[in-house]
Formats: sequence, structure tokens, C-alpha cells
Amino acid sequence: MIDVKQLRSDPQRFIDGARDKGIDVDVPRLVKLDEQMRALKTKMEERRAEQNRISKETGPQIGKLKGQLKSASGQAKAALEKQIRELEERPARLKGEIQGLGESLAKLQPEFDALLLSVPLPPDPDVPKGKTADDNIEIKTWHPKWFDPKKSFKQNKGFAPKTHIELVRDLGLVSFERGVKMAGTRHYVLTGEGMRLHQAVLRFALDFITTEHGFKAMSVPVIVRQECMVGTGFFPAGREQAYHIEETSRGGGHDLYLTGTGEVGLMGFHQDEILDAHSLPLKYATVSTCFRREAGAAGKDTAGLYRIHQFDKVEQVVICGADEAESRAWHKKMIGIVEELLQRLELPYRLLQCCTGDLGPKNADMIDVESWMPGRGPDGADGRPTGAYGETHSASRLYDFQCRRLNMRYKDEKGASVFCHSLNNTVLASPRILIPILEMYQNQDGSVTVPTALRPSMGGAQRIGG
RNA sequence: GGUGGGGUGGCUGAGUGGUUGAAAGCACCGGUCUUGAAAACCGGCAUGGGCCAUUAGGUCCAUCUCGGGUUCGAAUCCCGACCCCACCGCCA
Repeated sequence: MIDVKQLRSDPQRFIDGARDKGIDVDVPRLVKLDEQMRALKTKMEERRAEQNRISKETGPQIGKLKGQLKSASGQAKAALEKQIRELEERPARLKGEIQGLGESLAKLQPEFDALLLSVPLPPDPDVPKGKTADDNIEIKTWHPKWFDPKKSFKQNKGFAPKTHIELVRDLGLVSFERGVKMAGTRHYVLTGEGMRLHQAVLRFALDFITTEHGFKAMSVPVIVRQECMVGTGFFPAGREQAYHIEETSRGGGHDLYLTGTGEVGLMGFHQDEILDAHSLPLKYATVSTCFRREAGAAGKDTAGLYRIHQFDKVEQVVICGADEAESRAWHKKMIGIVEELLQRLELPYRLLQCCTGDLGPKNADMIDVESWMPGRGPDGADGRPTGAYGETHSASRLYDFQCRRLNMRYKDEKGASVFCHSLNNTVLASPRILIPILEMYQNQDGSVTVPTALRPSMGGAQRIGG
């Protein structure tokens, strides 16, 4: 959520920000609503102050008179009643007026709330302007000595590659048919060594982020209430993307939503808390199952393990003080962690500076990490794919946008409450990461070598198949 | 699923219609004392918002889970929602 005070002092910044992100939201309307509501509120508070003043001076009198009334009779009683009536009349008139103002205010409130939640965080000035992912800018590439993505797979390894879809079929690692039978399109079943490899990369990634980088391991809910989705900034914009469990329609207290990332649970953890400043930064990591409806992605990446409704992900978040330099430093650090992990797995990757149009509502800045997938991309002369980078990670910097919604604060040196800054990044998402692993590590005989880094979590196995 | 009990400040916990934004304790901050620390003692200590001053602050409004209601006046009474706890039943 944006800071309303900032909106008042510089609405143009938010108008431009929404435009650059390609998000349609009526910022001027929000500004106008804010003005109207403040005027109403001021008026109402004035009336209420008057009411309070009057009732403070007449209240005790009324109480006293009512006490006397009990023992009074005849003419004395009538006089007392008259006196009480007069005293009671004064605040009663104000009451109606206050109620009217309150009603006017209540009429505007829902629109104001909805609009405020919809205004995106403006992108940072140094984020390149652009409309779609095509406008993202490559800022770095890396590859191991034994594989250069600039050359063809055959040039690198001496034989034509299979796609991961062919590999998992031939090696019996995944059953798409059974997944679809049970749960519908974009579902799958990991079988045998496929499941073991999946678990091995997850375990490797969680061990890596906790043991080597000091993140605290957590297991968090993946079924959460709406407040948690709104607080973490996934709602309202991403409502279509989340599975919805309608518990209220069957008598439950409230509906629930399946989370699309462990970020929700990690960030929701401290919702409505005032954190000890000395405890910052907080570094949390979780491995959790992620659920995504992929609404609007119909026809896109329909085959294979790339775009699926359910997967597992190791996620990292950092909650730090409200300091831009610190925030930026953590962003770099979190990207560095992922680079180190991919280098350990010896997977070629590149870093992309996302353009304004590719940023979500809650991000000021986002760097995507894409891994090289030989079975992806346009077909070559032989009718086989020539390879392409595919997104495997995404590192976001959010300033206080998320913590403001979550009401997550700490006390600064002056004792003032300040909203924390937050950041998040994928550590590793599987089975998507299995695509580059299987495709990169395949051998001419159809087997797949297990990356050295994963062997300890694969019971020492050196290869799959063959 | 059944039956009870309960939601008050950072925490514990008083408070059943009228200076109660809220006792007390703990925690925290400042001071006295001390070579230093602890103890003791003294003092301070909620949050959000509007307006004014913007260096300090002043002032008003709201807030005792949330939303309605009763009342001149609600932490206190009524209704609803949500949440939590205990016991029983079932159960990975």
C-alpha cells in the first residue's frame, strides 16, 4: 500500500508510476475522494467535539436530577422532568448531524479503500521503462566452462539434445497423463527418480540458504485467510491467480486461499507486529507447495513441467529497516545467493533487469534470473528447439509497500513507529528447475548425470537411467 | 461434531453506565544513589488520524477484537461476526 501522505503531496508520481507499470487505476479519483472524506471528517469531528463538551457539562447534572426524580413527586417532579428534557435536547440535535456526516463518509469509504489498495508502488527511477517482458534488459550472463549457451547444444556436448519432456518420458520420471486424469490440465505426477531428484534439489536449496547464508528455516501455512493475501500485496490484483476455498458457503467462518508462494506465509508471520529494531534484518526461508491457477495463461507453455498449477519452492525473504541503501544492498545480496546456487549446480543463467511494464504492483524493482533450457525456444533447421533462457527466479524490492499493508513496524531511535522494508527472491523452484538440470545434464545414451552438488541428497546416485 | 469459558495498552491483569485513555504489576526509558553494576527510590512511558505550528509542540477526534444497536453519555448493557481456550468425541 502506498503512503497517502505521499499521494497528497505528489499525486503525479503515482499517476506516472501506474502508467509505466501498465496498471489502470484512477489516481485522481482517489485524490479527490481523499479530499472529500477529509473535509467530512473534519466537520464531523468538530460536531463531535461540541457534543462531547456539552455532554460533559450537562451529563452529571442529568444524572443528579434523575436521582432526585426518584424521590420527587407532584409539582417538584414535573419541574425536574422539564429541566431534564431541556438538558437532553441540546446534544440530541448534534447527534443527528453527526450521524448524517458519518453516513456520507461511509458511502465513500469502500471506493476509497479499494482504490488505495489498487494503486501500485511506482517503479524506481532507475528501472528502465518498457511495456512487456520483451523490454527487459540483460545485465549479466554466466555459464560453466563445459557449456556455453551461445553455441549449440551439439557443439557443446557432441550430440543433439532431447527436451525435458522426452527425457522424463523415456526415464519414467513424470507421468503427465496420470496427473491430468486426477486433477486436470497442467497437473503431473513425479515418479521414482523424478520425485527423488525433486526432493534433492529442494533439500539442497533449503540447506544452502539456511546453513550457508543464515536464513531461518520455516514451515508456514499455504492455506491462508484473505487478510494475509491482501496484506502481502497479492490481492486484489492477483485474485484471479489464487485458488479459493469457499468455506463460508458451507458454514465455515471465513474463506481461505491457497498461496502461490511461500512469501505469503513468511511475510504474514509478523503481520500487525511491532518488531524489535535490534532483531532486524530478519532473514527467513521456507519450502512450500505453491498453487497457481494460471488464469489468463491459456495456451502458453502448455507442455511439460514449465507452467503448472502446483509446485514446490524454496523462498527467501528479508525484512529490514526503512533505509533505501540497506534495501538495495539486500537485493544485491539475495541475487548473489541465487547466483551462487546456480553456479554450484553449474547451470548457465542470465540476470534480467525487468522493465516497468513487467513489474508487479508491489515492486519498486525486480531482477529475474533465467536459466538456460536447451529444449526451449524456437525450432532450428532440424525441427528441434534451439534452446532459450527460461525464468527460474525473481528478486523483488518493495520498500515499505508490503509492510505498510501488513502493518509491520519497528521503533526507530526517536521512538517513532516505522514500517519495515521487505524483499523476496526465489531460492529454487521445482520441478521447473528440473528442466535445465535434466536437459543440461543429459548424456548421449539417454541417461542423466546427477549434478555433483545434488548427489548427497540423492543417496549418492551419480546418474539416472542408462 | 458436542458442551462450556473468554477476547482490555509491549506482556500479565483490575475495571458492570458519567473527568476510565483506562488501576496495579512486569518490561522499557531517564534520574538519584554506587568506583561500576544490581537492588532501592523518584519520574516518564499506547496507537492512529484531522487541523495549526513544523525546531519543540499545541489542539481536536477516534481506538478496551470487529460491526451494528440502546442511551444525553458505553470498556461496562443488547444483537451479530470473527478469533482464542478448555473438556468430550473423531482422527493423519
